[in-house]
Amino acid sequence: MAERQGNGRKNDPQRTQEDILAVATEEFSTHGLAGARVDAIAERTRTSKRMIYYYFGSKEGLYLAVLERSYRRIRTLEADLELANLPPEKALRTLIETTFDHDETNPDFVRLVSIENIHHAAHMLRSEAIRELNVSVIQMIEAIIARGLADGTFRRKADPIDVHMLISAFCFFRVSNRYTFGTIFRRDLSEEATIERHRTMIADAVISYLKSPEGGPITPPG
Amino acid sequence: MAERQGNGRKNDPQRTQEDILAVATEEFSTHGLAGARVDAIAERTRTSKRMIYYYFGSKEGLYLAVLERSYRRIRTLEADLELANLPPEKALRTLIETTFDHDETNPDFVRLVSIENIHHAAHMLRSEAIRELNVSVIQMIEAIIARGLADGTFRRKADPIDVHMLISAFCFFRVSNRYTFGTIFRRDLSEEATIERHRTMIADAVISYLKSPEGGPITPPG
DNA sequence: TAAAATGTACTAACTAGTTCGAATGTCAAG
DNA sequence: CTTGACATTCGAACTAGTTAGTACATTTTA
Repeated sequence: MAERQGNGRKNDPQRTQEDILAVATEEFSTHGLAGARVDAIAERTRTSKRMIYYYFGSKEGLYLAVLERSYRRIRTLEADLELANLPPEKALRTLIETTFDHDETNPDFVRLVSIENIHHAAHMLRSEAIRELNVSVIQMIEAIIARGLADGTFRRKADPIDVHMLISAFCFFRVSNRYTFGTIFRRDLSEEATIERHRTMIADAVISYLKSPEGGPITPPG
Repeated sequence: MAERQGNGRKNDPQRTQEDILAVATEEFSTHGLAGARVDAIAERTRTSKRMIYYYFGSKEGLYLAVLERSYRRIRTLEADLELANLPPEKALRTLIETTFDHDETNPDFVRLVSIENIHHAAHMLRSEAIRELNVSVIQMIEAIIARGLADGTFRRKADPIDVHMLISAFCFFRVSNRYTFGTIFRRDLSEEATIERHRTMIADAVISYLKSPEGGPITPPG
């Protein structure tokens, strides 16, 4: 009586892996590496724990795959910007808003990076792919600053990595520290009005920093 | 011959608790809440696991005690500043540098806050003590901005909480994301020269932001 | 038929938290 | 100074529940 015990199963390894990765991303970003439960991931998957180990070998292997997948996704976004044709200030503003929007709409990514930092970036070190990333952002910023200095828009010769850090820090912090900051100051950082204000703010801050003269904006007393 | 089996034990509950908290702070900040091992904490303590449960009841109880202790420590630092007598720009610079130095010298605190965010600030919510904190910082910033607007040093009516966020984000990020950022850009953020440059940078950025006119530093085309 | 993919049930190890049975220190009252 | 009540400390074995990882059988694909 071998009726349809096989409930119409179709082998689809790619889809199975993608399914696992999607669920694992959420589990890891919610509970951290140690806090995540392989069984919990398996349960919310169309497939089984057996498959997790079949494809990813171990919990850490799965975690690394999740991390790489998250980084790979940003790469796509940032590469598509056409900044060379825009005037420096406008180009920088566009780049900053892209970073801002990315972090805002990818809290899972932000949380994974936080978790990875708790583990001293130990897994990231093992992954070639991840390290190659982000180099392009620096080159973009470098080019914008150079153009801005040339045409007089900017007056400060800032280090592009430092500028990237100034931008990243704010965009990242808004998301990574949403809960503690929100709790302490009783402010909901995901309100639309707040998001808009902050997006403008970080761009204004970076741009006015680059516009202000070298040696700091201090007006030395006569 | 009952030689000195009692190895000169002294009852010192305060010291015992402090010992446990110090070790636990390191363990939690290194491994996260789920990753921390109570047995590991006990081992590195002068005392035993038995004592941990005697004083703190549970792993979570210990974690919360660690969190509160960390927050209590900052309170002391920030309160001691005498900013009211300084001119606005100088006052703000001093406040920013204090925040910067605090985060730089208290990586454990930064990591605990990161961990707490991963857990949606669930423990912080339960602690009255923690929430009361940081209110004073906002009042300080508010006063500085008001003075700066009055005497013409600043031109932008910025929200003090937003400004605090701009400052905190950079100072915090430098420490919280030290490992991933350092790995990606092959830059050691704990180098003395880098620290100095960044300390100046964030102060310059915030100050030039407040000095630049409302509506952003954009020069609208003719 | 072989290889890849999947499902089920299991295990070996770990870990938070407990229990027991003391010994030793503290401190106040007598 | 003694005594007794109580708080603190020690140490180690124990447990109940959890969890990463596996053995083995089965189905699908090609």
